[in-house]
Amino acid sequence: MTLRVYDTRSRSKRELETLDEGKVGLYACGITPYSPSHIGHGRQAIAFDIIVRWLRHIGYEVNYITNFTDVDDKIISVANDEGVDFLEVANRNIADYFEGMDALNVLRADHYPRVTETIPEIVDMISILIQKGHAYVGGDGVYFEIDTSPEKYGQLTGQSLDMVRAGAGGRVADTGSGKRDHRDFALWKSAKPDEPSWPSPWGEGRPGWHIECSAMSLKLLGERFDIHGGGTDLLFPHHEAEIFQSECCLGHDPVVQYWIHNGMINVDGEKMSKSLGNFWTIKDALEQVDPLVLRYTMINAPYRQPIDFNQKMLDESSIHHKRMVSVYGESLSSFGTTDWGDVEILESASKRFAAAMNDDFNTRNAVVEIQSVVNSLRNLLDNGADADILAAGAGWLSEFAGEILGLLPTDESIQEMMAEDESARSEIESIVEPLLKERAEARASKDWPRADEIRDKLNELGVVVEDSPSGPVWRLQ
RNA sequence: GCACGAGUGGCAGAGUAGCUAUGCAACGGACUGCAGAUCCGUGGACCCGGGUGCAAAUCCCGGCUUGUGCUCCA
Repeated sequence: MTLRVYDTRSRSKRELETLDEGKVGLYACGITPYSPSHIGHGRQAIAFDIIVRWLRHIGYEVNYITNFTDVDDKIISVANDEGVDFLEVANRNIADYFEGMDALNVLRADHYPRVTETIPEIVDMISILIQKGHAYVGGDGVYFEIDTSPEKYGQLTGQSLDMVRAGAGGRVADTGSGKRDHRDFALWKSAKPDEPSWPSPWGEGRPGWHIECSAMSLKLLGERFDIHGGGTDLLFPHHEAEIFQSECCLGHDPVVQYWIHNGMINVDGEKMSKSLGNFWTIKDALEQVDPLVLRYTMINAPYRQPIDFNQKMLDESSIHHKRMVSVYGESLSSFGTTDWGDVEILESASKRFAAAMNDDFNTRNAVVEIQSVVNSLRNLLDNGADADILAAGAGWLSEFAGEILGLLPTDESIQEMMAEDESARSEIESIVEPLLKERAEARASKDWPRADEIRDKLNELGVVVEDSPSGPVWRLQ
């Protein structure tokens, strides 16, 4: 079975053919750490985390890079407001990012390059661009000259030069005084007072926003690499700028074989963004919901679709996730020697799961398969299936819901949770049992008010009573 | 305005021509004193208008709606 991925540049799903057989070089644009991470960052990281996990699962060796833009206007502005060094701001927010990602069960990338650690490579790249005539030194920095390769314009967004010229309207005037054309973009910004800067052939300054990704991907993945990713909001101008820079610098195209873009998170139908002030930080979200439930919500839609974030969605995810975890936990205590491949429903579910993931990483469909296996196991658990099959089911979930989708807590923490439940249960048992007995007597004599009164009382203690054909069963809320 | 997407049942979301998505919700039944859980079952959709096909949610044209981009943004 072949893996097909949607490539933004060709606007089609294409079979993945890597430059080196069996290996994937993947670069995804990371964050600018000027404030705590929000759930949009979480979604992006989860999307690429799952892509990486799946690629590895089907046998690829993946080199996954995601960067930190650790020097930028906003970071400097926050630092100046606080009267601290810009790196203090960046480091603090990078730590926050890792904390959030760890909670969301995002595996670490292989490298996290930072702009401040890539200055020499950036300077080299700019020098080559100037030398090749694609860039020029303006009054306040170095700029890429769009007109030197107009054919590259609109590769990802389909916009033409004239359109952008027309659309930019009055906003052109206040950008980049040293530009020859408003569509040119900065490669190097000359130092201003109170700003960090580095020496360069064009004087003290710092890199423009776009050049870092070209330099970092070149440094870590080489002159051509397989996949470049990021949010759809980076399509223009950031990724188009990268195409200009990398391809003009290296003199060949394409540098990137596949462009992959994840959809945004919307809140109440509008894009979540800082300027609208409607964003949730990861911490905000985790105050309300379990991190793995948040992860579940994020992958319960294909990565390219926008997600409209709302409470109902979280509630539903929470129900589904809880059911999955408890079915897994209960199955875990079964011991058996049957491989899941020998159980028909598991075998066929795994095939459909793989087909879903191979179709542009369709996690939504993959989750459907998880749900159907969870339902089957629930059924078996309730009707006393043999341990062999349950154990095989637990193994299946561990592999597909756990290792690949990253949705399961560790076995240890599940067992811990179950043990806690058990001890809480035995603690309260001496109170519950006599009441249940009394209720049974009341029910036997058809004294329903009394029976309900006792049930209410148990509810107050956090005990849920359910009458089954074989008598009442109870559990803790 | 221009560019690129998207419009499928109450919700989320599959599905590039002929057959069923799936999950949740709803409804009916079984079981129940009631409730809950569970089991069995049911109904329900393809934005609008044209076109091409024996056949269209699926392809083509037009329209409408909506998202994103055109400015820092995952």
